[in-house]
Parts: sequence; C-alpha cells; structure tokens
Amino acid sequence: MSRQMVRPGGRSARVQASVHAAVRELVSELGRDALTVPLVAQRAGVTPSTIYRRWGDLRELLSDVAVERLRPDTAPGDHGALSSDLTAWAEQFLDEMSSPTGRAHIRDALLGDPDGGNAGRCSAYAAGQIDVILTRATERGENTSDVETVVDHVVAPLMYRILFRPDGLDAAYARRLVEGVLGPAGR
Amino acid sequence: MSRQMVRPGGRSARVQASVHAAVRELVSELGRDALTVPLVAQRAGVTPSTIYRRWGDLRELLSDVAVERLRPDTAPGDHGALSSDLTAWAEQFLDEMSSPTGRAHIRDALLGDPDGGNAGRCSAYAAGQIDVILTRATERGENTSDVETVVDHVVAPLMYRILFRPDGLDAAYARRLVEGVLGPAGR
DNA sequence: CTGCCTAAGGCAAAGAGTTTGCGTTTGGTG
DNA sequence: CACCAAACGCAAACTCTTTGCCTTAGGCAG
Repeated sequence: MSRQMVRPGGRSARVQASVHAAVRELVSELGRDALTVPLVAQRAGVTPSTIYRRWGDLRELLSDVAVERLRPDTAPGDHGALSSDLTAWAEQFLDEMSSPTGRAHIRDALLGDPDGGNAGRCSAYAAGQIDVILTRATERGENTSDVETVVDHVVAPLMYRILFRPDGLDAAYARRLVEGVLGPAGR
Repeated sequence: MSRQMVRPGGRSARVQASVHAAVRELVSELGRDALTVPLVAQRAGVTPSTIYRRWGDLRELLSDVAVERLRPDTAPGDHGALSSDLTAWAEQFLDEMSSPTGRAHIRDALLGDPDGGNAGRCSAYAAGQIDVILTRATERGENTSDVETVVDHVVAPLMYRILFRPDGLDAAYARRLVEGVLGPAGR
C-alpha cells in the first residue's frame, strides 16, 4: 500500500509531494502526536479521503515519511581505514537513531507497515552503507568481514538497544561493537 | 499510563482482568485488526470511556496485553550444559517470536508504549532467562559469558531480523549465533 | 493532435470511534 | 464507621473514518 505504483508524474506526484511536505511541516510545528489526517489534508490542500484512499491511515502515511527520512543522504565518509570508517559510521548511526526523533521515525517505520516492506527498506539502507564501507576496505586490500556479520554484530545490537533499552547508550558502546567485529587491533 | 498504580483489589482489578480477557478472546475470535475499543468494552462489560481513561487508546491496551503474553511462563530447560541450554532457549525464542502472532505481540508491545516501559520489560524477560542459564552454567563450573554479551550476540540479532527482515530465519541461524558467542567448540 | 479510458481526487453524507462533564459507586484509610 | 478520592457509568458533543458518486486529468492508441 505504501510506495504504491502511482502514476509517476502529474497530479499524483504533486499530491504525494504536498502531503509528505505537509506531514514534515506539521510534525515540526505541532509535534508528531498532534497530527491527524484531516489536519494534514488541509495543509496539503487535499481532502481527507484522498489520503485515506492512497495511504489507508495515518500510521502508514507516517511510516512512508519516516522511511524517507531514514534513508541516508550521503555515502559513508572515507577515513582511510576500515576500522575508522566503520566506527565513524556506527557512531553517527547511533547518534541519529537514538535521538527522540530518530526513535520516533524507526517506530513509525515499523508500525505502519503491515507487510514489513518499509522495515526491510530501512534495513537495506544500513546494509547498503556497510557494503560501501566494506567494499572500499577490500579495494584497499584490507581483510574484511561480510555485511551480514557486521549487521549481526553492530547494527542489530544498536537497534535492539535503541528500541528496547534506550538508556545508557553512548558512542563508546558503538566503538566497542565495532572492535568486537573487527578484532581489538582493528584486525 | 500502562502498568498503572491501580487500586490493587476490588473493582479496578476486576475491570482490568475482564478487559484483558476480552482482548485475548476477541483477538483469537476476530483477529487483531478487527478490534476496536467499543468492541472490547462491550465484551468486557464496561463502557468505552473506562478503557480510554485507564489505557489512553487501543494501542496502549494491546501493548499491555502483549507484554503479558511475552512473559516467559517457565524457566529455561536444563540440558546439562551451557551450550545446549542456550541453543535450546534461542531456538525456542526464535520460534515463538518469529511466528506471526509473536511478531504481532512484539510490535504491539513496542508500539503502544510512549515511555518505553513495556519494551524494557520485554528485554528484561529475555535477560532474566539468559541470566538463569548463565548462573546455572557458573554453578556447574562452566566458563560463561555475561548476560550483556549474550544479549548483544544472540537476542539482538534475532530480534533485529524478526523485526526488520522476517525472511530466511531458521533454527540453524539461532544455533550459529549461540556458537558465535560461546566459541565454536562450545567453549 | 485528438479522443477515449481509467486511475485518482473532490465533495458530502453516513457511520464509527473518541472525548468529556457530571453524577454515582466503591476501595482504601484515619 | 465515616470520609475521601479514585474509578466507573452514562450520555452528549465532537472528531475522525468510510463510502458512493461525480469530476478531473494522466496516459495511450489511433
């Protein structure tokens, strides 16, 4: 239902853009909890029924918007070595995701997502970033792990704690996880 | 708002029990998506406003019920060795949690949970079970990891994949995770 | 370029769920 | 036993959601 095969151009695209923009504006103005479909519709200049028909309900709409905001907008930085690349990425990931708005986006993405497609997309974003880092390391001739291992040892613990135990998370924990997967010496 | 300091006995307790029971009945009869607050209220023999005032909304109520169902009802089995105890527990955990109803409970518990209290409770359940297993191993004289390590290396990957990538999960994966944390030889 | 065809949106009424004020019941407590 | 406040029931007001019907406007074939 989300990321639907809308007609690619014209009115459909305009409506989608305007609704997404309305959601972003209203979230920052009134806070996430104050949103309602009629409110978003009014700001976007459409009728509520349009939103209900396209997205089903508010949660799916928020899920759509959340996934977009979770998409990385830039390739991970190149610091010259696998261990620093991965550490920097993990620290930034934790920082972004563990903030109140980051957590809200993750929850939204997970929630309004009957088929799990949006959650899968989030996971793919992270895996993609890690793949870039590992590929770069391989090209340097470094000895790398594979993506799945890094997902299991770094992304999963970070995400688990963000979702289930938001307390006591800091950059040092992220660094420890990266050390754990590469070996203490940076391998 | 959930797990509130309700008056421990009398009517409040009866209402809570009857509402929880109504949720469980209706979920199994009509499916989770068909639930509404008025429906639950009718079955429970209370008025909708009672539910709204005690739980806030349907999601928080479902979160409450879900957490109860995620609570382990029995101590982890004793198979005589750490590696078999942990493997059996992980396999069962994956099996229960990755089923459609298990996933639904996890999602419900996470979703209707503004302050994260319910999610923390879920995590504590798993940590408690692992602690029992590790303590037993220590008493046997086995060389054990600590709970946090097992959470990071076993629970977190399982949960991450259940939530974000529900495909391709099987008992072998759970076994591999346990081997990873104990060492391939069972340590 | 023109004219169909259909997906998508607008509108408005009907339906359903949510919120709230007020009076009553009922545990807890001195 | 008497009091107090939490919790509940009731019902009205309100908001959100759903739905049928009509109009608009992309896309596409001729």
